[in-house]
Amino acid sequence: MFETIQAMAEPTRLAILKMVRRREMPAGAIAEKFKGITRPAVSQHLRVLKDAGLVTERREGTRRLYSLRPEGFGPLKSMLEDFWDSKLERLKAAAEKQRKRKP
Amino acid sequence: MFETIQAMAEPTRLAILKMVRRREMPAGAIAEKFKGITRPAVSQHLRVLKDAGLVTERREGTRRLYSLRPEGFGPLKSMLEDFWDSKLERLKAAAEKQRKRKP
DNA sequence: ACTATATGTTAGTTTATACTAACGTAAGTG
DNA sequence: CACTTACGTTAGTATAAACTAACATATAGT
Repeated sequence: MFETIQAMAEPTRLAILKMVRRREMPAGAIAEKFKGITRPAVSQHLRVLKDAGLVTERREGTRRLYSLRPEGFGPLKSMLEDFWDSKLERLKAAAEKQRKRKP
Repeated sequence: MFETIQAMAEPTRLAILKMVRRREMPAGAIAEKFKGITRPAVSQHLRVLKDAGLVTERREGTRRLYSLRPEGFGPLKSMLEDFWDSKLERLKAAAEKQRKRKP
């Protein structure tokens, strides 16, 4: 799950994830969207994302089509929900304190 | 929101977030939990987390108590839900394809 | 078989990030 | 006021991550 966070923690990679969210895209088309960044660099980022299980690769002839792999975000998502829930827990704890003060 | 991800993308910092999830903890107690990592290093990590809005600092005498700030995870959380939803969107798209094939 | 297209891989370098050591600060204690 | 406790801050260094340039591979077309 930490691998997930690390994979997302890079501007280019996060941008790629948003790009392939709806439609699958060939590596070349992804690379073209970035200026000031070479194609090999993008290719390396794609590998990181793939290794982290955040995208899938499908080969079609000479091209490789990438698309988002939502399941890959599952563990991180539930950790975040856990963090989020502590908001409610605090409210409950605060209410408890109040109740004790004025019994 | 990218700041959020970056802040989480370091093992020590992620561990800190889990530590202060339920109860607030003084900086010293947090630092003690890590071996092979100096107190100043932990202090720096705490600052990164605070700047990212993921923890809050409360001073009590000479001590500084840190606790999780769940709201800080909001934007990332919704982005992740967005990613997650694309799972359903794909299922829908696939169903649509099926429907067309056998009208 | 040869050439073009689309892409990945590797070694080496640059750049960003984390760490350490030394110092600074602010509140409490005698 | 001197001393201690509990921290934070900074400058410099070490480490990890990303980038580039050159090379490799695999498919498709002629």
